Amino acid sequence: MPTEPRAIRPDARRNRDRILVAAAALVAEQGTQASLRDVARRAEVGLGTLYRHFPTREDLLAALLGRRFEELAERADALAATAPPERALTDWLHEFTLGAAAFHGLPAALLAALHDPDSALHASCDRMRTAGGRLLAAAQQGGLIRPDVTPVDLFALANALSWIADQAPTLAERSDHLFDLVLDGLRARG
Amino acid sequence: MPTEPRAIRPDARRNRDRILVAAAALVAEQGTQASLRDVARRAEVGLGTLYRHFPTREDLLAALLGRRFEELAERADALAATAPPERALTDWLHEFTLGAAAFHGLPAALLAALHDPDSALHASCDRMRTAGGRLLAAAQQGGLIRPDVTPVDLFALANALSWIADQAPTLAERSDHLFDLVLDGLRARG
DNA sequence: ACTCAACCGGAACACCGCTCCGCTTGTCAA
DNA sequence: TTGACAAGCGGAGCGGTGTTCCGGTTGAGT
Repeated sequence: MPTEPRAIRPDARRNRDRILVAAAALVAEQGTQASLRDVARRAEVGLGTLYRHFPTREDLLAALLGRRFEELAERADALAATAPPERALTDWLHEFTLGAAAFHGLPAALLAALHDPDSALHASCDRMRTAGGRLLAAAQQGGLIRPDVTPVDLFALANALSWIADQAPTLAERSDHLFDLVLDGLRARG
Repeated sequence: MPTEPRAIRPDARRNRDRILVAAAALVAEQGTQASLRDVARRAEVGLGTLYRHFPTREDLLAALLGRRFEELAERADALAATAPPERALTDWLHEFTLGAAAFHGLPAALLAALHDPDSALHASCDRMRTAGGRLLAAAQQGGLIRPDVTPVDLFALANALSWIADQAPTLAERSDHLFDLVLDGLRARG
């Protein structure tokens, strides 16, 4: 029988945490393209250590974002239970676009991960797509949203709105307005 | 009196042309982030030569795209003269989104350049914004498009649509559909 | 033929992602 | 307690990048 894997060594766990703290700070400052060497330096950890804990950049990002996405998925269910369908959809979408703009460069990483099953972010993207898809289906059921909008359309547009906002501060100011414009396009004609 | 600058030396002109040919090919293959070393190599030119002719990557891109944007601006005027306002706007916007997706990574460069007067692409972006702005104003005059849409909104959304399309082939297939959705959001309610 | 500005090529520097391997350290059995 | 060994560690090293800089070359005007 396969031997039970030993518990994680405390020093390893400590290093992992240090890396996450350093990465959170650096990615918040410089975006998803922050230098991994800098992350290791700030964490006071060897480069090899960083790569062992997080073999790819996506792995690191996924660890950084895991909790946040978890909450967003739960939030979708909560909204579905408490708000009318259209309101639930728009509110959740708004929160998602804010979350996707958390780090500079994140929207691009998310949209790319949706179509790359090997990406560490793929699972999170999938969860967001289906969570949004449920809200979308409910709103379409009520005839409020065009029936030819797919969950992937929704995910792409939401990320695109986040992308616009993180291209320039000037555009970020217009962000809510653009959100309204795009959402209007999704509504069924009255 | 200031001496007339001498004519460009033919060897310099030849190198410039070689660089542009090589860059066009490489950027078409690999996107706006293609290695400048590779461009120089393919052009059989020293790296210093490339940087002298095109001090920044944007300079090179601008040289590559200059003609194309020129034509797009003229096309806007032509459409304004021959097609009804809404049709002119949507057709031109569609052509622009195709043009902005000419190279991988181009939408990001364009949207960034709009707010960076120092970028070599800034002039082209500005021209596109005003060209689109004229068509937009005409359509708004006719009550066809929401009055609270600005030329910058238009530019941002068009680039965002191009951005979606160049993130993944799967999304590119959906591109026309997304274009319709977003454009619907710009229309005034009937 | 001479001069000199214009032009050229590529070495050099600092940084990057990523791999690999010799050394250290925690853990557990004897 | 001690020894052995898996797990973990750090960083040198490789091949790539953008960018600067400068000694040599070349074309054009006198």
